Amino acid sequence: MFPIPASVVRAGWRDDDRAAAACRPRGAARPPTRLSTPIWLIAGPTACGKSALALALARETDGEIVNADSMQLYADLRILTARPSPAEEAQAPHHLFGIADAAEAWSVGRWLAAALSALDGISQRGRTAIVVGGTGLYFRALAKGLAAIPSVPAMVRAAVQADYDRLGEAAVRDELRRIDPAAAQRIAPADRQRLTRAREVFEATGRALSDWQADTVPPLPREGWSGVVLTLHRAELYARIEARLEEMVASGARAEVAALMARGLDGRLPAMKALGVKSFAAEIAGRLSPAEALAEAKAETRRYAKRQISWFNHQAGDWPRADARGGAAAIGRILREAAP
RNA sequence: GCCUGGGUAGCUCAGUUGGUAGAGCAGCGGACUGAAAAUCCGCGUGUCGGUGGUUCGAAUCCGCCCCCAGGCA
Repeated sequence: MFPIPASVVRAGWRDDDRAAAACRPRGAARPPTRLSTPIWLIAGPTACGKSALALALARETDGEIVNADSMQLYADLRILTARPSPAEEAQAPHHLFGIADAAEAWSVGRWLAAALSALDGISQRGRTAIVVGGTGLYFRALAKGLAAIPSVPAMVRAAVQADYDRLGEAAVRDELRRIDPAAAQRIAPADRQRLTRAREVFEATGRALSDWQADTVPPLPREGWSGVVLTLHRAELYARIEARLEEMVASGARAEVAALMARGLDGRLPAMKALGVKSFAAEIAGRLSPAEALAEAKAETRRYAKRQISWFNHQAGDWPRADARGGAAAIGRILREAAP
């Protein structure tokens, strides 16, 4: 099923993202990095007011902000991804905002490596690090760790995808049952992304994804950080989401999407999956009316917020909660008290 | 005032020859280890406009009333 020469696999490993490799030597149970300054993690659903609070805290503590949002990483969609404006960025050092091109495909691993490196720099400067964002998986990687799996060569990924297209889910799942029964058991029906990921990891490394994951070590010691999850009543959150989408459109979100579409990038790239891209692109192409596109973007953002809430409820259930309207002082107090 | 259509889940609508209702969208809940703003799983009681009748049984047939749209006066 997989005649992939070992040389290809090894070549792929050499292509590993350098920063990731440097931060997490393959397979090694790397001892957690002890950083000497406070690290505050601020998570919460989209549009709840995280950025403003982070900025207020950064000013108050002379701290630096690190982005933990998978889409604000990319330079192309400043408006649509609600990235801090240049004026806001000027008020405190910002890291990992708009640093990637939409043509690049970043991942949790790549983000984690970059974030750890940013945290290291902030620590050396003796300042408070404020990590803000809505990407739950990124916070999980930072707080609980990410398995030290080498990146999978593009050829292996392509082969697995081709297999899935040719043989279908059932066959891929059967194969997975042999090589990684735990993963086959855990992955839901039709979850192509996880099914193919599990296959890719095995084909590239000869070791089951589940085994790799069992080895996960947190990159930071538990006493090295404190986190808070911002909350807001559902109705208010949704009202803010809708108002924000309208502001985005008023300040040029459509032109941003038009410019992105004009680049002719592969639609599977992460940046192309940013909320609103599909809807506004459909409007630009004349398939949706402006009102329909806006309504669709709002609905998708609401659903996303719901998914974020579910994630934080379970994955960060032990973090303290704070009302997003409570103000920076209150959040700061909670973060200081939450430090182990 | 008369005629014709319609009034069924938040919205748009299905509902075969009467057996107390079902799709899409919206909504809600959940999962989550390298695409995560991703990927995926689960959830449908609603005075079938009201009321009286026919019937063992009515969203479905009949009477009256109310509302909406269009047409005619």
